[in-house]
Amino acid sequence: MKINSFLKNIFLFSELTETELNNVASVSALKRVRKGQHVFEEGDTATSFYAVAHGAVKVFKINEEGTENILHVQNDGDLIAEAVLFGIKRYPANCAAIKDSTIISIPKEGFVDLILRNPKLSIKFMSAYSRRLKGFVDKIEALSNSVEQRLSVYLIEHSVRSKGRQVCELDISKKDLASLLGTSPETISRTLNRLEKQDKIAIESNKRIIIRQ
Amino acid sequence: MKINSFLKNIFLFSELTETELNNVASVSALKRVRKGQHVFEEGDTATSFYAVAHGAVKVFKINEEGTENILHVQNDGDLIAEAVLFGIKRYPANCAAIKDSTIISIPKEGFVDLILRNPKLSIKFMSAYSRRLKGFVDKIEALSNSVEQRLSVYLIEHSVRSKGRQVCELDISKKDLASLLGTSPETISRTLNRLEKQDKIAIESNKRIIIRQ
DNA sequence: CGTTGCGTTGATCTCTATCAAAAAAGGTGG
DNA sequence: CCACCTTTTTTGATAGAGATCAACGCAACG
Repeated sequence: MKINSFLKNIFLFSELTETELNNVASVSALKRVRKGQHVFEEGDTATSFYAVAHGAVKVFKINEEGTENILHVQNDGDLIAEAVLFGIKRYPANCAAIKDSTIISIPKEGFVDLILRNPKLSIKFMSAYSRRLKGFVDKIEALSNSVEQRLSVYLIEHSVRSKGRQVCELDISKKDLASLLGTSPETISRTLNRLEKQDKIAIESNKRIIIRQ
Repeated sequence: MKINSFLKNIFLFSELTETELNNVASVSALKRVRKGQHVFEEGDTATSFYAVAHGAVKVFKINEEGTENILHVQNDGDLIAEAVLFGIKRYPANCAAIKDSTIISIPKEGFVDLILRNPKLSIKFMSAYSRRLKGFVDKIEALSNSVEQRLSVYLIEHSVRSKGRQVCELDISKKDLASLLGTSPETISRTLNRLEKQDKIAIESNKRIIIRQ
């Protein structure tokens, strides 16, 4: 079974026995989603939660004016909409792929029982929750800072040291980046230029930014 | 034991047997905090989590400029800092009473074991988490709306029908309300006046607002 | 190549923060 | 209950960050 190998890489399931893993795998489904394609939409009846096997998805809301607001981006191994297990009847937000991705859909049916039989699983769930919660707290706090600060933090947190330089490869579109940081594409563009003028960054290409010192 | 009666009113503990309740109670402590007094501060070593027995507390961050940013307000029966149970070593935010309150402090020591022995407890924890998470999602989304909209939502959500009128009793200071809604007291004041001019509300007194139709 | 969506640039506008100061409300002690 | 002090709230004036609108260049793609 192919799903099994994916499941093993997901932190949540690392405590399960082979048999349990098989049980989960037998009811789960691998799903390929192309960039831009939706996984679920706000208000849909929630029967499954998901895990990202490979790729990246955005979880977002759309307000009355039609503006998209990205809550978070989930990458390899991350869970999506696990709140489904705890009473939520409809998805509270939208989810769509921002790269071609492979995701695993796991029906909630029967999963609560699995948790009840595997208390350690619940601890894992909760630590995943804690992290998510922490992320949201940081995000709420960040929203009181300026766009320049939020963008700087994003660039630094998504950069890696390479050949003595601190490099940030932008793996999401600037439109999505704007939405994630709660601003507009225009402001992102202008702020990047400003940061470059201040010699804080160097824009090497559209998708690659060097962070100075 | 006085703590026992408080514990029973907390959703989280409603599934425990009398013995377990006693066990929790025996290591817990009732704590009275006066309005304004701190429960814990960001960065403090986290050894306990809390439940509000009676009163209200605010959980907040303070940014570099010293501005206070309220994440959420917790009332009777709500948990505080339960993330302590799942690996967090230091409190990630501050907590202070906004009314004279009684809170229960529960040492994390031994509590994880209790969860492992009571899987249902973990489900309760997780549903509490879900709610918190949902609250944060709403808050992040709301921050992209105008202050007028955020304030309107707050007023409506905190109002009750009474004698044929929809009444909102403000039980927190406008300063705190401003911080909770991510704005300034001045803007709250002005926005309330604007809403009244638009006949959307009637300001009956400093602490009581009538919502029109 | 035309089309379509993304990114940049320019110009403008408005919401909201901020500063300052007065007014109102709460507490406290006599 | 009053006088006094502190904190909160309101009001006014001002400035600035960032949204929005519009237009254009650009790359991807059928």
